[in-house]
Amino acid sequence: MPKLVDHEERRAHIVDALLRSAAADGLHAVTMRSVAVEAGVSVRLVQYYFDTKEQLLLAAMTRLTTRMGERIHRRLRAAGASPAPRDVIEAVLLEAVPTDGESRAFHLIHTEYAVLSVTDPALAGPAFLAAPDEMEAFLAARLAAAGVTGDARREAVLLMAASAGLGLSVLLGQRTADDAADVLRHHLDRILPG
Amino acid sequence: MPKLVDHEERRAHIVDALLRSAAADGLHAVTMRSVAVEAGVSVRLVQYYFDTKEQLLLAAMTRLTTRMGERIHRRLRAAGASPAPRDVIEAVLLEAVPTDGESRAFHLIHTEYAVLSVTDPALAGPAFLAAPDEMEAFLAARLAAAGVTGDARREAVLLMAASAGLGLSVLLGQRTADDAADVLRHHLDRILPG
DNA sequence: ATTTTGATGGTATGGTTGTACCACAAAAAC
DNA sequence: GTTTTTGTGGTACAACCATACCATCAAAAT
Repeated sequence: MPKLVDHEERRAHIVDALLRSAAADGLHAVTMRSVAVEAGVSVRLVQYYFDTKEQLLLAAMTRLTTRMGERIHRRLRAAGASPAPRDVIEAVLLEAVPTDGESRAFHLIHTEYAVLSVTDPALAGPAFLAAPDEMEAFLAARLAAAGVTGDARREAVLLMAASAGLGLSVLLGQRTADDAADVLRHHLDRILPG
Repeated sequence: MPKLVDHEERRAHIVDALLRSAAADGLHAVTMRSVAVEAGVSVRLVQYYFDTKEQLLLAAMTRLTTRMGERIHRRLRAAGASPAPRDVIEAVLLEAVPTDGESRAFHLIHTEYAVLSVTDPALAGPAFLAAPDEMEAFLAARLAAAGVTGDARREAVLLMAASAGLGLSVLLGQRTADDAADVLRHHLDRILPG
């Protein structure tokens, strides 16, 4: 064989090119050619590493949720070794509000994937529901630990929905990220003791 | 001239066909041909009444927001002649949670338009922000009238975001419409007196 | 009665897209 | 040293899309 190339690295490089391209022009505008150009490789190579466009999109979706998860974990680590429950809750929720460009891009693409999954059977399935479900349970546990009154699960559902909705409104330019964070923090002040 | 046809009626007919087509396969899958087939007319006619696809999409977006507004007004009328503020608030918020098929379709297409507007300059602009802004102000006024404590505007923002987020999660199949409505009502119980 | 003109159908065209196919070089395996 | 195998490029192809163009027919205007 020739260059003995690291397949996973190549795939990651191409998938990241897709995410960049989708961030700029929207996921719907992504084409094999645009990805190839953005990655600086030939179209043939994209085909080589991801036989079909559907597989490429699938891989990009997986990588997107992975990287969004990484951002949350980084935020949690930044909160210190044994952070207060309230800080953990805030960190998780505020990650849904896009501030920097990367976050904006991720949430835009993620939302595009989400609506696509409603009509496209190839994208459908529990792939999209697993992460939010897990986060919801995690959040409910932290809320209970923080001494929330009433049904912690229900509070978690409300908070997740609110942060998602606020994030989308920021994405659409209806509101600033600061305003959204303010609304979120104010609600936390209300439901959490202390 | 021949059939002396009502232009507005024809346009509405075609636009509704687009909405039906988009509800089934997604807005991204809408094409001049699919719209023509769904409307039962020739492609040439679609061209005739909406010169370009962009104009067709624009008209469909306008009609969509109109029809979504009509649904809210219908719900408000159903609440009686002089409904209690709480009922008005509930009516407005619950309309964001898709229950019947039409509501599902409308919210799906609306969300697709919204994410499109982020990257597509042709769809962009305040066309998308006007309605929510107006509804936010309306909601804030009703909340104040219902005797909410604290900043009514901030409560309105939170509620709108929560209902949008809940609606999306219902659309994605993460939660039932009943569960979403339950979460919403519970929060209203908390912030409203009585 | 003839000439516009509004409404409609059909079809051609230029561009794009995803994918299949062909070629080839270079390193590994034998 | 020959033969696989792996990575890569280029290109061809069939499908599809939006749109432009050509034709027609009937009613209205003259």
